[in-house]
Amino acid sequence: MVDYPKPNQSVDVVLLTLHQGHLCVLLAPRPSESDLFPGALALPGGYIHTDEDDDLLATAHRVLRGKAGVAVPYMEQLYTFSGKYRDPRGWSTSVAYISVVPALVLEAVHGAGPEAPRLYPVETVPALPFDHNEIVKRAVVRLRGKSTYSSLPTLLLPKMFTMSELRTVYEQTLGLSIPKVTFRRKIEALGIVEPVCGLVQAKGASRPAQFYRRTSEALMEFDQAF
Amino acid sequence: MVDYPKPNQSVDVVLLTLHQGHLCVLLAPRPSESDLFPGALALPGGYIHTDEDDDLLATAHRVLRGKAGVAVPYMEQLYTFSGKYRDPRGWSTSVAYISVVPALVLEAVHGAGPEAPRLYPVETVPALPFDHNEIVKRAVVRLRGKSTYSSLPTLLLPKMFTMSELRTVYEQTLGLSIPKVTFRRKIEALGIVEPVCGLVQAKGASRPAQFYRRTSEALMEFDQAF
DNA sequence: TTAATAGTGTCTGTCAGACACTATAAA
DNA sequence: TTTATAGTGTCTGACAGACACTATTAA
Repeated sequence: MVDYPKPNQSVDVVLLTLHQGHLCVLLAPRPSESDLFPGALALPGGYIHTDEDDDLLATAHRVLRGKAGVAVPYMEQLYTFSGKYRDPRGWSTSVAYISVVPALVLEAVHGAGPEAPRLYPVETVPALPFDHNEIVKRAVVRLRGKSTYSSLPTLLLPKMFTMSELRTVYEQTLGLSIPKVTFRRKIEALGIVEPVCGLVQAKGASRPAQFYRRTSEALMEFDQAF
Repeated sequence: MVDYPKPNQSVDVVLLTLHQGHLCVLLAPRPSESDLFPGALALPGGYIHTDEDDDLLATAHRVLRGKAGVAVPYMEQLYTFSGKYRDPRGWSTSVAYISVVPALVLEAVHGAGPEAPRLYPVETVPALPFDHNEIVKRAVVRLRGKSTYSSLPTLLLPKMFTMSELRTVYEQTLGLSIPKVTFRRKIEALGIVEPVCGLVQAKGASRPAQFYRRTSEALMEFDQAF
């Protein structure tokens, strides 16, 4: 029986958020002391710290805290990428995680010097090292897919939002337009949001909109498509 | 910067099939020369062979060929299990794959000595080492979930089958009863199967049923639930 | 009063599901 | 002719989506 060398094993995080009306992904320059692609834009990632991480989910959270300084409420395993050739250093695996957060959480991060992580619209992500472009693509597909049958898109919004904002987010992530009335009825039937008593958003010269909030912090799944 | 030890990294395969009307999983006794749980029933699994495996999917196929002697057409990544405590030897990850095959492929395997792999109904899987029970559970959830919006359950059937058999499989994997007419109309609208001209199944004292086959070997996804 | 967006009442076409029917074989 | 299962025609209720309406604020 041959003793095979262990492949390198890393964790990469795809953090998705809304920024200026676009779905964006967080990219950070690789550390300048890195042995491969130093300074190049890439997904925040890192190795497992067997002493402090209880599992890969913990690794993902720690990596994101370290590279972007953000603690996120929602993190989900996306896929494990693997192969002989995805990393020039040899056989490797990367367990990718996806996080979906409202824009506000990152306001502090964005625009803090050239070394800081920044947001890039998913439609125009630059060329990334390894198979990171493929990872981003799969993350977006996952978000779009889950949007048809879950409350995942609500995580892109802040604590309170209007029905219009909610509809816009669903339309953006799904890439289709949903009739106003249909959307409202569906959302009300599903019960994924509840009105915040008495609070409304007055925006410009128009009737103010009712504020809503998620009924549950947890992800909710339903089975009919929009 | 500390240099962390690499966790152990294995691949486990959950092979699901129909056997005597029940959804079953393939379990094999661990090799008697194993350093941990020798002889215990477990999911077929193994380590990455960096010289022969191009990626983890290849590892999964090789493992299944080696442990059960079967080459399967359908294999899909399920989830990556990880943690400090899932393996008593220390920090480890296991990338689980799921395979869905018709019963016939395994007829040869089943019942060939005490060392051979065998099929166990998913409802009554014995206690397994590591977190293998959890892995099996997640595999079944995945199959059930995908059944609501894909042609995955057709992979549990042989090349040819009747509409009734197809409906029974969907009912079994989904755990609900689907009205005969509704099911037929849906399936015909989706176009995931086509009638095999002239061929019918005569079974007992009743009208023979039209044979159908998959229109495509690939998995087909649709968006309405049953 | 106008502009602009929020939210509602009502109709219509589509489709899931119920039900009752016809079809086709063996015994 | 009976039994058993395959497969079809038709009705009904639920609901998605269209459309036109009312509501509520600032300018």
